[in-house]
Amino acid sequence: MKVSREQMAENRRRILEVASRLFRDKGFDAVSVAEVMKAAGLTHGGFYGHFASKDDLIAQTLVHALAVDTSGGGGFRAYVDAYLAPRHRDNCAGGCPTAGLAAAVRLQSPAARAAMTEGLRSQIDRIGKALPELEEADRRRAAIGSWAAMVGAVILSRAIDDPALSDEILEQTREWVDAGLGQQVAR
Amino acid sequence: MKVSREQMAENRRRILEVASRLFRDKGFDAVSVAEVMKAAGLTHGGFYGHFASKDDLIAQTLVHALAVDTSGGGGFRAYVDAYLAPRHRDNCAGGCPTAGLAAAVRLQSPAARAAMTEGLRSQIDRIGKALPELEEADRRRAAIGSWAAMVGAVILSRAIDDPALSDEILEQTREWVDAGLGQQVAR
DNA sequence: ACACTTACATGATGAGCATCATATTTAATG
DNA sequence: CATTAAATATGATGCTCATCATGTAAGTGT
Repeated sequence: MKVSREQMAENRRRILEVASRLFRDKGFDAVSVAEVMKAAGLTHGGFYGHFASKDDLIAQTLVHALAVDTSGGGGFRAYVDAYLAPRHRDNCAGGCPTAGLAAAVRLQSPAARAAMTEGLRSQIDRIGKALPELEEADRRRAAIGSWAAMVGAVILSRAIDDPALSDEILEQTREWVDAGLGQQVAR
Repeated sequence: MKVSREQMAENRRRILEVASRLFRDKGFDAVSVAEVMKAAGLTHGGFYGHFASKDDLIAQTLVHALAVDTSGGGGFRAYVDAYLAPRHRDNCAGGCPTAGLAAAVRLQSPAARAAMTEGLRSQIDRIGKALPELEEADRRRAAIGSWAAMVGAVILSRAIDDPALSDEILEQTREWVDAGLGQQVAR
């Protein structure tokens, strides 16, 4: 049952989209190729017409997921507020792919790590550009330091089972990042 | 082939020790029960005499690994320096279990998450106590914020394949954390 | 010493999964 | 409209692994 060129491209896009959500939700290992295809409305057999292997799917999914700029347009502080919020912590499937997948990428193929590298580079640049009020050197340090804190805080808040401590980690990290930026930037 | 009481306790300790290293190195999923037992100098059959399941092993390993205070005695800044160093980044098997395993704990059993919760609570308390020069409220915020940044930076630095960017993430986060503490604490 | 318990070894078992082989159907092409 | 090539479906295949069943020999208490 052949489908049109555009239908196939659309199918591929849907596979990547669905894989991205499933991987963020359940991790690379716990998601089978068949599950991805089923969620995309297809059967497992056609998978190898789109991708060379599951590793290939993982790498392509990272390229796809990390290409999106999630920061919205509200300025960096608004982004930090939304990022370090219970709503984001509780939304793994729809949340930041870096927070959801970075730790697992260490164990993946070279292509996956390369995709993560480029994604991280862009993100640091984006954050730097969102802090125009800082000096060049301070800007890069603030971008990297606050991004590390944000990703770390979401990972930690998701790893534990005490909602109060989990909330506190998000909130205190939010204030800590704010203070770090506020050293040189007035609110 | 029965062994002595102490030999059995010693075997159990070695299993946990070896499992801790293997899990940090390769992740929970990529390490089989048989591999852990072999690395401990035993065969896979005896495993269920020590643990109820692989999930149980994972939970017990977390309790074991997170009970150790790795901070040494050199003060918090020395700890930060050693933590955010290429040497630590490159030593997953022997490195911080939080940086190595926290993200994966999200997908594990309730017992594993409970172990992570207690481990994180203790670590935050330890860091807070290592910052006696701060006010009570600042101390907790600094402990949580800097710990999130440290864990996040090591995770990110390990996920990417560009050594220069990886080093830079560690170094800039080190300076960012330092500056955040330095706001109120003289060096 | 002796019986008995038990920690570990050896050897299944069955499930899940990535990948492949082949069939089917229909878009693309002229 | 007929032919071809491609996209997907159906149905293996073989491997890895967690877990269990059973055997064996060395501690342990009397």
